[in-house]
Amino acid sequence: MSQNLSELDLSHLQEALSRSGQKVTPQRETVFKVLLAKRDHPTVDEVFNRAREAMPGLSLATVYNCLETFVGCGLVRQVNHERESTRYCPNLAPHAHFRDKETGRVHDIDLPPEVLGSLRSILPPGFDSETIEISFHGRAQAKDGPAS
Amino acid sequence: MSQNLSELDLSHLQEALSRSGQKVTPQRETVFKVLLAKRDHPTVDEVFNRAREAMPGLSLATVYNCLETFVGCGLVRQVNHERESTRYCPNLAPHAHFRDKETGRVHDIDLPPEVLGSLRSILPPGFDSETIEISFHGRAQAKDGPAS
DNA sequence: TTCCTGTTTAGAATGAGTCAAAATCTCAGC
DNA sequence: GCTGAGATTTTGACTCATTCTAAACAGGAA
Ligand SMILES: [Mn+2]
Ligand SMILES: [Mn+2]
Ligand SMILES: [Zn+2]
Ligand SMILES: [Zn+2]
Repeated sequence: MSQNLSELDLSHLQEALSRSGQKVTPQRETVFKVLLAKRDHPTVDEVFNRAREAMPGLSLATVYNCLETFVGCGLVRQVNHERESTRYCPNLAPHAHFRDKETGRVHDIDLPPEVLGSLRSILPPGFDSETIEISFHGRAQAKDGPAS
Repeated sequence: MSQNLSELDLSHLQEALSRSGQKVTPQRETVFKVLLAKRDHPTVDEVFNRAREAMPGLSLATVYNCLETFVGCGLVRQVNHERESTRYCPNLAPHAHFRDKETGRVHDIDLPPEVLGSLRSILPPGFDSETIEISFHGRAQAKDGPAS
């Protein structure tokens, strides 16, 4: 859990930030690393607590700032379910979310292009959609991943 | 806008409430009427302000209570977009929501059964979904409905 | 009437998220 | 190596939708 960011991930971060005129900072690296390390859609507080292990002086406001920056430059997506705390997801592939009503856990569900297409097709003329969010709510069989 | 609830709508309210052991009250009637009168997905505050015209003494807490009751007995759905205030929708047919990024308005998008089916089909075995929420975000051509 | 229960009400409390201002960092130019 | 400008971080105060609490209120049964 205390591995460094891989060269690849670091340059991904680097590139996305500089594309919008922003810099890589130790705080941003730490927060980004936390998101990649455990892709369980953590809340801000969860990110904060994990990141503080590697960087004890880190402030909550900075976590908010970093995450907002990442969302702004397309590195990360926000995930909301009803009015619960916002969660963060570094999976950039088109996918839906499934929230387990028992555990509260959020799972990624791959979204094939043809399903995406059939969804877009229900929009009447005149509606021009930039983003689509799909979220399922129900029960998921445990199948837990302790590793990672 | 100050019409009474139709016999049909009233009995709908009546029946849904009594099904879960609750009563029709003047406040509930008023709030329900507001939801049916203008199906523009109002926030709690909007419902509150509209309902107060017919019933000046009504309190905000009661509007929260009524709406929660309606959601609980399946008369109304909550609609959330990101972390904005919750909106309320009395359309019980399966439908998605489109939020106009310019006006903030929320439009209902009919959801044909085959699209719903294709969505369900992306769930891996073990995932048992009870509800699906779909929301689009983008621009919609004005086409405003002043009537109603 | 009196009692019981569900409902409504006002106001306090909660808590995720935001904001403002001071402190700190980075780095280009000297 | 300094210095200043601009970006970033930090702290703590603030916002505001929603929830909670406890006190009125209503209406039917006994
Ligand atoms: Mn699960
Ligand atoms: Mn519109
Ligand atoms: Zn995800
Ligand atoms: Zn709707």
